Amino acid sequence: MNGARSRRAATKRKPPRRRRRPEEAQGEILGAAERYLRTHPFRDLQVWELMDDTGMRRSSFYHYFDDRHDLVVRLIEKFSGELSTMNEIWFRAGPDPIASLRRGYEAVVRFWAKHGPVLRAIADAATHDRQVEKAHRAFVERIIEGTAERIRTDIENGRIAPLDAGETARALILMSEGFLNHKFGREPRRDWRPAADTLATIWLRALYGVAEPRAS
Amino acid sequence: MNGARSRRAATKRKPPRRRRRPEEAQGEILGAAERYLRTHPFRDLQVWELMDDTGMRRSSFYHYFDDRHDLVVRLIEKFSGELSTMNEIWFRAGPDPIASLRRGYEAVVRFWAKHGPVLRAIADAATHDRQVEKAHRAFVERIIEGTAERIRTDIENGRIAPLDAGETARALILMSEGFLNHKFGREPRRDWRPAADTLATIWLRALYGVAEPRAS
DNA sequence: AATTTTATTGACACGATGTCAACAGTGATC
DNA sequence: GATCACTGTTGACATCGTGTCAATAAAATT
Repeated sequence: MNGARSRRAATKRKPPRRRRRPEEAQGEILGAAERYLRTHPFRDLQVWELMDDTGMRRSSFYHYFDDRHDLVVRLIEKFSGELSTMNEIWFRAGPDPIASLRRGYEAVVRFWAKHGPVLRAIADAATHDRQVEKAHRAFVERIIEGTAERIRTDIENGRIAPLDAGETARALILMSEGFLNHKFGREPRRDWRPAADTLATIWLRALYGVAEPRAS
Repeated sequence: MNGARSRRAATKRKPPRRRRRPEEAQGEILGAAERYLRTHPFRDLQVWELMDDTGMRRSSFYHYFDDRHDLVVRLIEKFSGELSTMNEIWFRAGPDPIASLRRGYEAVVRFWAKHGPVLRAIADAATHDRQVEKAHRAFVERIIEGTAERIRTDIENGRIAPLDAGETARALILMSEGFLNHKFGREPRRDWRPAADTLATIWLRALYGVAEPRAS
């Protein structure tokens, strides 16, 4: 009845395997998560299965993370940096925005071809938990805003026929995320060129009116 | 110990309120689900809360549905019909595909403005369960295929500059779904015109090269 | 009226989660 | 090098939501 009293006095206990440094253990868990998510959808991720892969027991997980959603938030932090960099290739394009859009996009698509399942897991996890949704949205929102800024600039330049930059950027970014998650979200490493080509074509036609059907 | 023996002999029991006809009860549950999902995300949907709204007890739910995912599959069946119809406005466009694309799109966006939260819940639920994912994908796939067919036709007509019809259709459809879920997925009934305009503009420019920035 | 059917229910077993107090490596201090 | 403080690690536990089931009773059927 009394929930505050001592739970247990003495029990049999298996000896702990080894004692890690905090960053090391946390890294191992994150690595196991990434490994797991490359071959399984997020919905199947369970704490015990994750920890089995680290040699630690399930309860140790909660020493490093609040719950499995918290873990995904850390993954977002890890990946968002790299992706933002690629988008800035296009954001900061100088004389030839069309060429830099193509170049930036190839980098993004290659990144997805490599880490697709994890990126998809992040998007999926966003529908499972409020905190993840918030982190994921913040990340996407940043990219949308950068894109919108670029579009505004090119509208002023006369390179893009007038349209609602913010909304258009949102639609295009959501398209890319959804499409890439579909293409590379289950198995990593398919041929990335067709996907890059399809997306680049739509972006270019929608924004710059370029109607070159094929890249190379 | 013996799991197969009779669970219980005699217990106190509250009298059942009333005995519904099967379709009626099922409809009530579906209605309660729809009502719930208009104001709460799918992840918060719990069986007891749903059934509280129907006057029946929680366990009755399982007389009509396998689980809460099965319920979403039924919702998909209900909504997919209506949406397919709207898309056929464009699929079967005759002389002026551009005008019918606009017209079809307005209908779709209005539909989303009305039922957005439920449609978003369906998309969210797809990441929670294999069966829902399958049903949702089948539904999306049908629309993609119709769109691709239309694009192929117009490429042959010379109205659309050559591109990969299937992949382009997929990207555009995923864009629309993601964008509409973002715009109308939490609260229903915002002004639908800007969204329709943004999407139509991208579709038209990407496919037909039309660069008219505003509709009306 | 008697009987069959089946909608409805409370209790239960199960599985996953997050917490907690006890334990035991590890490095620091004397 | 013994003692100590710190904290990484663990098994047990309470909790919560789920899906199942036998019992019940309201209709439907005979």
